[in-house]
Amino acid sequence: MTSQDDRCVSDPAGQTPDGTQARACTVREALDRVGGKWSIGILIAASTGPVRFTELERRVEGISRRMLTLTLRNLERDGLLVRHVHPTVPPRVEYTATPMARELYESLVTLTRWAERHRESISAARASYDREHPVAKPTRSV
Amino acid sequence: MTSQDDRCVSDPAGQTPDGTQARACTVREALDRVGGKWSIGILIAASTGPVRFTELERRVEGISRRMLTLTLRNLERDGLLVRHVHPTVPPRVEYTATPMARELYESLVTLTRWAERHRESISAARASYDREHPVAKPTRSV
DNA sequence: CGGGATCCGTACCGATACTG
DNA sequence: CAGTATCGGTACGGATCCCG
Repeated sequence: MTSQDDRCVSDPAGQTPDGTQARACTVREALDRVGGKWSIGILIAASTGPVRFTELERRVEGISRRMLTLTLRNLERDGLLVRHVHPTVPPRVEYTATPMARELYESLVTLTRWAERHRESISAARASYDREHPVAKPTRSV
Repeated sequence: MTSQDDRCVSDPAGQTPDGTQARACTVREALDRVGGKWSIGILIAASTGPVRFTELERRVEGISRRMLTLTLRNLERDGLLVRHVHPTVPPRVEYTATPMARELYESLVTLTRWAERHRESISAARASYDREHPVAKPTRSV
């Protein structure tokens, strides 16, 4: 199979059976597509213009080839990215964010800046929480 | 153990060993905290004011008790939510978004609206992609 | 260069049952 | 009411090897 093990966070219909919480479910959809571990980085990189596969690999840095390919394909599938293959001798593939994705890009930047601003506060909150809420290890030392 | 199986997307240090892609990594941090399946819904609900546990359960609807508790705890740990316990006979616990989380709230709404606007486009893109890219099943029919 | 396929660990998430 | 503990499924993500 091709991508049978990683079908990402695809839902069969993308609809709530009830419809009551349709809004929240939509948010989930959006974040499920974008909330992947690497989606944001790729989306941001591809929003500034056509980016090559290898370039993406360098820009995102921590990403593996596999995840890059997978995320790329999912993003393309959702119409957030366009894949352009140049029929040259060394294969040259470029990814470009669609207008739809560019709209999202603004929110992404906002999110990014928010994270940058509060990164320390979050770490601090975490540390203090962990200090006040020990794991209560039942593992008595011998 | 308490929450040993689900330590969520916590990183040991929250720092890049290199520092080169610190920005993208920060985005990941943010989305890892917020990108949970239910974080957004809870965050949104808690941003409008103090919300009780049960109320949250109803507002988010699809969430299980377990995930509600877990997400709540993680959010609280990161300093995005404040937990207030009223020492009454029937326990009354209220969660409130911190100012930091409220800043994020705006971005969340933007994301939500984006998702609502393009939900159909995404579904369409998906359908057409799947149509053009069959799974190429090697399962020959008998 | 730009992927695809496979192996495999782990994180996430849900269902259920029990508690103060 | 507001959790906590345990079981188990599955999606996610990484490493490695192979291919046009």
